[in-house]
Amino acid sequence: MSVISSDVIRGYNDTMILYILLKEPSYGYEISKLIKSMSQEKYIIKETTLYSAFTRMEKNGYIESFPDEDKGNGKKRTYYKITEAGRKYYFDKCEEWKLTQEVVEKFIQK
Amino acid sequence: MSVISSDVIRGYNDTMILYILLKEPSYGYEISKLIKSMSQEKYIIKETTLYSAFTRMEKNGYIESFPDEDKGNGKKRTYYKITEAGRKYYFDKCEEWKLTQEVVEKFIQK
DNA sequence: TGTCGTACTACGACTGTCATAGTAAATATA
DNA sequence: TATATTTACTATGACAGTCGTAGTACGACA
Repeated sequence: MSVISSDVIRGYNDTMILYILLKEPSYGYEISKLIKSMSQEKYIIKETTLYSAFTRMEKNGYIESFPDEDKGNGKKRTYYKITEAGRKYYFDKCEEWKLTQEVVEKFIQK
Repeated sequence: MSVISSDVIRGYNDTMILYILLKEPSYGYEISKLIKSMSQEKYIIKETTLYSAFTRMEKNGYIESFPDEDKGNGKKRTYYKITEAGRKYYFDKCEEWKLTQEVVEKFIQK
């Protein structure tokens, strides 16, 4: 049986980002807007948190960056797409979340 | 409307500990056993995490320590009891947890 | 006598998050 | 046309909860 680590509960920003990338590649600003709207304004990811998540996840092989192609006008976005490893990581995190939630629930009063 | 911080999601060890202290005062070893059994062995708090939580929470005024009285045999336990501020903190954390859960859920696939 | 369980303390590393600050092009507003 | 705002990032370093490692010491049990 799997056991939870406490630090496990950290790093769910990665999960949110990956969820968005599951559908299609995207870039920083768009992702931050999506997280905001999807959470009904209840969660606004910090820019530094977001961009450092990109760096970390690319290093870990969960995402891959590529430049914005269609325009040569100078406005440069960096797009990210999820990798196979990233997909696996995401689904593992989903499982972990369910377990975590189950446990924490037992210590929460309604 | 309240907004979640990411780091918010950390520190639920404190919540678990306080939940136990809500009922009656207790001490490190007992609390760790309780967390283990209450979570059906799914979560085992690390000793260092537990004791540093005590230090931190006492400093913050959420708990108060007192020595084990009833025995003069040398086996010394440090008991902790929750304070009024700790009780408030606990219930605030419960609210925060519900909000957090709600948000993260939207990014989790079943 | 030695091992196991109980009940801690000390110390420092790790790492995701965050605050602060700055750059620069694109778009909207006056 | 001038200015403000939005878009789209990068850099740097601090913060703090968690964790790994190690050590102390008493009691019970075999």
